[in-house]
Amino acid sequence: MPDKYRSPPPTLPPEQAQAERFEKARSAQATAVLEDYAELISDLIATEGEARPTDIARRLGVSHATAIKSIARLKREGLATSKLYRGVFLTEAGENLARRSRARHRLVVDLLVAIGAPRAAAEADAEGIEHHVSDETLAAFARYLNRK
Amino acid sequence: MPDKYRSPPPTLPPEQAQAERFEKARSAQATAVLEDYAELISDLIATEGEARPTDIARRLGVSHATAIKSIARLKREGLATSKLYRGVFLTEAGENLARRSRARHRLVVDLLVAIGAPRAAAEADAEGIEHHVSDETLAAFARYLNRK
DNA sequence: TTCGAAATGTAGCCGAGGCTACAAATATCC
DNA sequence: GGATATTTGTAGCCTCGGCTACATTTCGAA
Ligand SMILES: [Mn+2]
Ligand SMILES: [Mn+2]
Ligand SMILES: [Mn+2]
Ligand SMILES: [Mn+2]
Repeated sequence: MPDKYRSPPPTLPPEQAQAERFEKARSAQATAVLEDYAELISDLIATEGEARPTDIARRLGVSHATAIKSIARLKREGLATSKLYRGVFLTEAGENLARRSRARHRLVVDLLVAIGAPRAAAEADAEGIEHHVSDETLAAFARYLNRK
Repeated sequence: MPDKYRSPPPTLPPEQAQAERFEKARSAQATAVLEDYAELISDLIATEGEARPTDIARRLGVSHATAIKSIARLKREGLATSKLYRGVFLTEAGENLARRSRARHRLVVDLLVAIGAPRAAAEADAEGIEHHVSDETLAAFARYLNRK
């Protein structure tokens, strides 16, 4: 089969490739809140025995009304449940998200520190960066930290 | 002056420190769109001679109506100007933002690649990560790349 | 020069995630 | 047990950044 009949290489026009990168960043942003809540709820249950909306709100630095609305979204998406005045619980899917998010969060902090960022900056920046690190990049982080 | 009369160390309660990290991430997110637009408009003017709303929209993967609305925000915040049917231009402040954003974007991609992330993943992830890298962390990135 | 295509702008809708203010339920303390 | 404080929930508002649909302006080609 001569070259002229082969399908073209899957190299997207650079314009479209750029649009896809922006798309991906937007979609990562859309799940950032869910990841932060799942991670935090899991932490609160582990350390305090329960995750109450008021504590979640204080830790996040938002009003309790905002926290309750976001918790409603977690429930809507099947990540959490809650009984009236009984705190918030994670479903199996929520636990999984929390676990993955916590692991990624830690790896990001560790990598930033290993590169030479001040601890405080690393911890602050990781809170936003974590939501945009793909599995491939995360794997590279892990390899790098092991090598060191 | 005995220790007991010194003001306490500026070590915030960990709860409040966490809230501040989340707050910082939220505020970084609020400027992400401005940074992406500024960088893109600057690139378009450099490579195409002009930055038209339609081209901006296609590059970002959004509708032209969305692009126009975001451009309105850039104008509102003193970062851009535009004449009807004459494309978009950056103010001095806009140029500065574009320059800083582009430099940060490149450094982030370079660092991810240096760590061992696949090029495509590095470029995709950088589009989101860049908005959360503080000056201190950025400086650490630069030092690391120079050392190598 | 005219007319159709392309670009630009406007209007109106949506959901997410902020907020304040108020209402109701529960917990706590005397 | 009853008053008070805390927690939780609801209602209603805002901005941002998505979208579609439609109107208008400019451009380009016949
Ligand atoms: Mn996190
Ligand atoms: Mn986070
Ligand atoms: Mn960028
Ligand atoms: Mn970006």
